[in-house]
Amino acid sequence: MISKTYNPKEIEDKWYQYWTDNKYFKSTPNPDKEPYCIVIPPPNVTGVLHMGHMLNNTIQDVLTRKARMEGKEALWVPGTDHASIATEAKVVAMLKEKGINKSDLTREEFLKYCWEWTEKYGGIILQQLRKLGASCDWDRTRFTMEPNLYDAVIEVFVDLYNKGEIYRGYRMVNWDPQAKTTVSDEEVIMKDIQQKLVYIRYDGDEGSVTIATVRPETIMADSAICVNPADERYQDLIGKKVRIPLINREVKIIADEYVTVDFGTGALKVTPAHDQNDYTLGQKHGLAVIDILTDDGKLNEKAQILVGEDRFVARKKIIKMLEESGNLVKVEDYKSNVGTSERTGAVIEPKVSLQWFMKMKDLSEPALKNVMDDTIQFIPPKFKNTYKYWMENVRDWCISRQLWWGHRIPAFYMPDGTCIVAANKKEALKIARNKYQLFALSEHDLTQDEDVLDTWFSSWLWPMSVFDAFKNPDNEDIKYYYPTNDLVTAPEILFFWVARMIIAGYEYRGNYPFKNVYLTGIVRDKQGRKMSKQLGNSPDPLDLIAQYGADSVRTGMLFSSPAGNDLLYDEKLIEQGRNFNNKIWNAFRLVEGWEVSETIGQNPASAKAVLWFQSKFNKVLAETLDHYNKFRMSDALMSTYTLIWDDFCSQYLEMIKPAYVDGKSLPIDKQTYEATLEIFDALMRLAHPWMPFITEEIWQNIKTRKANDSICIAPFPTVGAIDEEILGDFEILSEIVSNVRNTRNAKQISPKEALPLAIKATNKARYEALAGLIQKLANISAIQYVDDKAEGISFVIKGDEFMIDLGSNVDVETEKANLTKELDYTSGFKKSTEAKLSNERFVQNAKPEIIEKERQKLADAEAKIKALEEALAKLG
RNA sequence: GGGAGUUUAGCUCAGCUGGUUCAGAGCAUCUGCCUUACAAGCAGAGGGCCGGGGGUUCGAAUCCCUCAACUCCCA
Repeated sequence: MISKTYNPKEIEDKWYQYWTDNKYFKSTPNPDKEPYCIVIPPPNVTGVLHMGHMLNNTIQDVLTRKARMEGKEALWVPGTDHASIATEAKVVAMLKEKGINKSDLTREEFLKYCWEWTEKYGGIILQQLRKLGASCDWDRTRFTMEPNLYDAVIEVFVDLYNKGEIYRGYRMVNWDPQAKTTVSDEEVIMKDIQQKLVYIRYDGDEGSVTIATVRPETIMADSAICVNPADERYQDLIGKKVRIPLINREVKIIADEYVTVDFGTGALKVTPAHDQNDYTLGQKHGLAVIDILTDDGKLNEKAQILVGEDRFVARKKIIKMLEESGNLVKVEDYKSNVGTSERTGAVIEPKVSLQWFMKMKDLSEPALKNVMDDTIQFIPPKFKNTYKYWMENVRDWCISRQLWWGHRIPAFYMPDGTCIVAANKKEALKIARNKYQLFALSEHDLTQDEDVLDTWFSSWLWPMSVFDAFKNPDNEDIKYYYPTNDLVTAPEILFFWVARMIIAGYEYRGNYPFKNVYLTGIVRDKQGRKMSKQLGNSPDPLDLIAQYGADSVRTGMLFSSPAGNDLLYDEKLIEQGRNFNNKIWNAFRLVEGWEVSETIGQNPASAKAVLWFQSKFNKVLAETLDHYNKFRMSDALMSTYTLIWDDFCSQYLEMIKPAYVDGKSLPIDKQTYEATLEIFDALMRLAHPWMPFITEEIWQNIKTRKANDSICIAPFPTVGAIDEEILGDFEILSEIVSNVRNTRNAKQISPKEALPLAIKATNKARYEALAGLIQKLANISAIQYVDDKAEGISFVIKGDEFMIDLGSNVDVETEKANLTKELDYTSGFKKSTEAKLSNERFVQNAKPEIIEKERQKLADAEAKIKALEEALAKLG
């Protein structure tokens, strides 16, 4: 006999190996089948599996496995992302530990280290996904820096440049002084920070003005003071000059409606080099841009004072200096939002610099339209709102990064600085010669741009580039699998990634990259905190899998994961998953252990039970499919969970379980046994997408399978006939059984003690058909049909009365009280129904089926009241 | 400051276009059981003025208004 508790460790590796050996996850275009495709959101090459990945990838696997079983040509493409800034930061840190500075290395040397790092750690996360049971086609594993994908990025850059969609220009960007690179708007995290609002007086020959700023260290970069033209306080000063304290440079006082009259003093220092809004204001008024900061956030010689000091040190020091010079008016506490780098945490420095940009306005139009009209469906749809807002207010995308690890910008500069964009130096040289007639020019005269492209500039092509759609636009793969079906990802990267993939999809394939976008929530701990390494509140997924098994973790994660809503992780959920596995395991042990008799005939009760369960199965299956179609993953899982646990284990198996005589199970008839195995088979196929390992193990044990067969490729169940009558009968059966059990419980009678049941029914035949099952499930010694009264405790179902004779065990007063209570409730209910039906406006306005329903309720209530009154009368 | 979302049992959540035998599920709690597949189990039970207030309606958890709290996005 197999072990009493399910031990996932023993089987998981075995089956995964079996699946991959047999290439069940491999997919190639097959015109006879409908394609189903998901591309994985490529995890960082340096990353390790965390709980968010577990959730996300389990959902993708469930969808893929189900599609595969449904006979679709299912493909889940795996891969990793080079993660420019994150990886480079890690490699820099690793080198630093070895005592090597990045600045001491050539670009080529540094990249060699990056590739080494990638080879060493790049595969880890994909290996971890295998532990989870992920059914990816591993032969198709892609990496955003591999040659074909690299070339695709370069090709797209050149193409968009030639179309005029990419340009180079001075713009204010978010500068990360620690990583010494720009970061995109989306990579800036705003934080509320307690600051000091410093009031500084600027003196002039014709008056003085006081401004308020949180950045006093930038006064040396001021180009003007600005006031609102309507502000009466400053009318006289407009056009006059004042001197910047400490350095005594003169700046003009200008007027612009941009300035808020009631903020601070109503006078604003304008520092175009170090503030986005000031930059815009400066452009409007033709002000000088004076950059006083170095790339790593220190004051440079243009500041004249505090040169070489860090910006924050300088801030403190200058307040003291202003105090000494007498220009400090006052200092107030002030809370404001400060941008910080998502990668390094450093406070972002707005900085004017020469960068590459992509125009977003025109390109994003189809991407907006097709989401808003549900051509691409967001699940849940509430994310359409944020998407719309972002797309309508989209700004040009700064795509250059001052890093080495990534796709190097294919721009080449001639000695005079002229820029040529081409796929490579050779092409660039050709252009130089043709366009500029510089035939003497050689490759040596061209220098390539030092910067690389934003990581998202490669991942936005992912659904196409994994199929080599750029190198070979008409290949079979891209024609067959694109557009893909579902994308499963986190809302956090809706703009970073999803929106841009949609843009790229329309630009390069004229079609959406995926039909549905399922947005998962964030995995949080019980206190609602986001799981993170820093907090140490995230369990290691591999430990969990080792402890509970992959199927338990998968189901545990999905028990409570509404789309787009955060998931509050609790290990209890994983435990519940494990218990479910164990339940299935033991159900199989029970069935497997039965002795089968070829000779005994099928018990009518068992025959009925089989019919019932088949209907029940189909009904629940239909509901489950509906949940799947609506991407209600938790609900779909819960339907399967209760079908297996409650309906199959608690009900069905108890119904057909052979009797026990003398501590030994009697044999089961062959017919029921075979039917049960069929049911078990179907249940395993239904559950397989959720729990691939245990279902494979059991499925393989249900009967001898063909060589190289697997549940992975077995057909997913389809909805068959549903007999509502038998479902209704079994509802009543279960009510009777639980009433008897309740009575037992209340009277402290052992479930082992068989009791007699008397039924006073209008439709005797209905109960006769169920008699065997009633006796078995409720442990009834004998059923007697009566026309009138019978002794014992009674309960009423649908106007029929049931009586259990407990002999002297009955406390008449308690019984009376119970029956009276129920009678009161039913009478009250009847009254409200009558009131409704006698309300003319109700009868006039309500839909006919609603009224019919009310009539039925009334009739049921009346029958019940009658039966209850009779029961009470009997008690005297 | 602008926008979106959430608020239903102790917890996490379902409740579609209004119909009340719909206030539901899972978990947790409580009671009784080592019943011979499973104590990772079995059989039961309790628990909620559906955030507050107002309105529309014959009828509202479900629609409208308003207030409050929380969350997220953007500035």
